[in-house]
Amino acid sequence: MKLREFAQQLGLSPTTVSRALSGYPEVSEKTRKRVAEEATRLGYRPNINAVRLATGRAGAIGVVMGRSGEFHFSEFMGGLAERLGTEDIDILVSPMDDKNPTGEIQLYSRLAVSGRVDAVIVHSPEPNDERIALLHKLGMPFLVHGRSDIDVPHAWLDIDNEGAIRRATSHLIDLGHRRIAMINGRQGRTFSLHRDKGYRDALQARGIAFDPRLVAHGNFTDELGFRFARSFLEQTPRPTAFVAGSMMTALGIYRAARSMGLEIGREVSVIAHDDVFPYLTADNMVPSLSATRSSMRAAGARSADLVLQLLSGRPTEEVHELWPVELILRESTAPPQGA
Amino acid sequence: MKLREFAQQLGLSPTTVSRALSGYPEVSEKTRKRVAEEATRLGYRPNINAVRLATGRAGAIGVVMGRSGEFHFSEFMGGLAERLGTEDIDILVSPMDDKNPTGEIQLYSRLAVSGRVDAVIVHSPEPNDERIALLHKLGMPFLVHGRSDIDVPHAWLDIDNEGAIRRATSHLIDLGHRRIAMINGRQGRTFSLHRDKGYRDALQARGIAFDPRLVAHGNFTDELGFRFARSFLEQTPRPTAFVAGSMMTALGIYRAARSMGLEIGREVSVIAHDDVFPYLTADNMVPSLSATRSSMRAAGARSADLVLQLLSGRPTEEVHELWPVELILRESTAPPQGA
DNA sequence: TTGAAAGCGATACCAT
DNA sequence: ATGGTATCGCTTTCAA
Repeated sequence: MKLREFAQQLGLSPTTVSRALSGYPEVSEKTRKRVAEEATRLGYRPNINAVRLATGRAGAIGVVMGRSGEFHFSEFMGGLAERLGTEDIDILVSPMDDKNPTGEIQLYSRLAVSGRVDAVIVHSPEPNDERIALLHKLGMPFLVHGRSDIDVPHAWLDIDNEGAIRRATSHLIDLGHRRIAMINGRQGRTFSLHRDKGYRDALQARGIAFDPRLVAHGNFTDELGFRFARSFLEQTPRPTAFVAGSMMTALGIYRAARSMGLEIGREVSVIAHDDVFPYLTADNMVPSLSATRSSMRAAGARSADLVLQLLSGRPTEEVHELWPVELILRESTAPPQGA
Repeated sequence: MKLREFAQQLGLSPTTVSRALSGYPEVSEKTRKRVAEEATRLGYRPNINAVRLATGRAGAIGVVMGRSGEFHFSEFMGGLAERLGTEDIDILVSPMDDKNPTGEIQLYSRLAVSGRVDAVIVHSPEPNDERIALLHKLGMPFLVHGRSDIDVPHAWLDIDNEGAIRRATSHLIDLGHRRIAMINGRQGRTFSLHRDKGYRDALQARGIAFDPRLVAHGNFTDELGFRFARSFLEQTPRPTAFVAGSMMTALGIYRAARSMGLEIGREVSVIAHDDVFPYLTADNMVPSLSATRSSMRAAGARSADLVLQLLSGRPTEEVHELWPVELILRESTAPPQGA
């Protein structure tokens, strides 16, 4: 059913009906109520594409999904969707070919120019991120999940990666650890750099020399956690503690230690960063895993809020949010043996 | 830039330009080429919402995401996006409130009636699935990822869950296991029922009595894997083997066995279903995990194809695809002790 | 092979 | 508080 027919059935003009449904103030309460009721009864729904064309708003926000199967993606999306579900705003997922970074830039242009989204969320930014420059140039509102050093104003929501890892590392040092390995995220991402910094600062504050042979970078997979941990543990002297970038990395470290007959929480300490997943919890691991923790789902939900604010005119410069990260100590951390 | 302006710059009518860009046959090759080149040069892109309104097509397909943080969701989405990226079709993600099933039905109606998507993908169907009935009634094209017994024609793509679990169970029986526990997916989903059937049939074929105390249902989480495995392993006599519904479940079972001092691959055998994740691989577990395997990402990609076929008129009854599942034996399966 | 003009189904300005 | 109508930017029929 279209607006015209619906309006006719009510004996009203399309204009009034449209206004009633969109919550404009100049419609009488009585009319509004009747329109709303009849709309439900007769099943009238505005054609979304006509609305979009007429208003120039897409009623959707875009998220670009990397191919490298990040497992936190669905949690972030879940939060986003949860919050946006109450608004009448769609989430558009576009694929991005990690292997072809040029393609990504084209993708963002397409998203922006074609008018299918009102705003975009950018993930895993780099210090000098082309995407941010592009979106700014195109005048497309966007929120960065993470941060960038780029000299372009951008709204962002990030967790305090630096502080989290600094605290985690400091805690290990407090326990007496001196050889602390770090398995970080992909080289070049801002969050990896921040974590590197937190790690180095903690060491430096206690006069511990930074040893590049104890630091690795890569995707957050169980496999890399295992391989890096193995190779670190084969060094002499071996590290007595690990700082891990993700839950999956931690799984790999646990396996590596176990495969070498080392007991986690006694011979090897581990602190990982936990994005909080319903299907894999630090508390349930054996031994339970000490972790820096911040909910990815909450970040998704809050991102939705911030994008909405951006769209309703809140200035970019005001939209900066840095979340503190909890440090939760469990059984996987203890003083090094002999300490 | 709008079509009108662009056409003017070329000295052509909007009509011709539109036809040229949309690949209509009646445009001269020369004109088409020129239009295409200029479009790139001047950066002209049709306003997607005007196209949608004019054609009545949404240029998007909808996916409803459950809240319960399924970790395979992003893999499926990845496959979908990968395949749809080359078409000019968007993916719309809508949140669904698991706790409020009525809401889901409303959600599907909204999706269908508002015209924001041309088709929908339905996940984790039940034998008698309301959503399928609804979409059929509304005349909205849809693909079911999984199957349903409902008496309504529906296109589907599914893996052979029954066969996979039958083979897995049979293999364990062949090895000499008699007390085989099964940690299955959520009660009531078709795939869980199929897996139940595969399990029971395998037992029955070998004259082994079905013991309901060895079967559990629930979400695919590490935690449930652990808890169910613990409670099973505390029985006397305890099961000597497990069939697990997911990788996360398997992680939980590994932990449970380990926490009780039982060695996987010797005292306890495990076969899990593996949807193939980049961040957690059966081969890398210790001991490496025997698994029935089928790529979720491939299913996503193929789903995109099938939806496209549906949209280009292929009859629903023809779109049924049942994928065989590999059984890959690794170190987590062995004859029971003393056998 | 090309073009003119009538939709597509809403919104929002201008009247009343 | 309500209504008439131009408008959003493209597609598509019909005519040339």
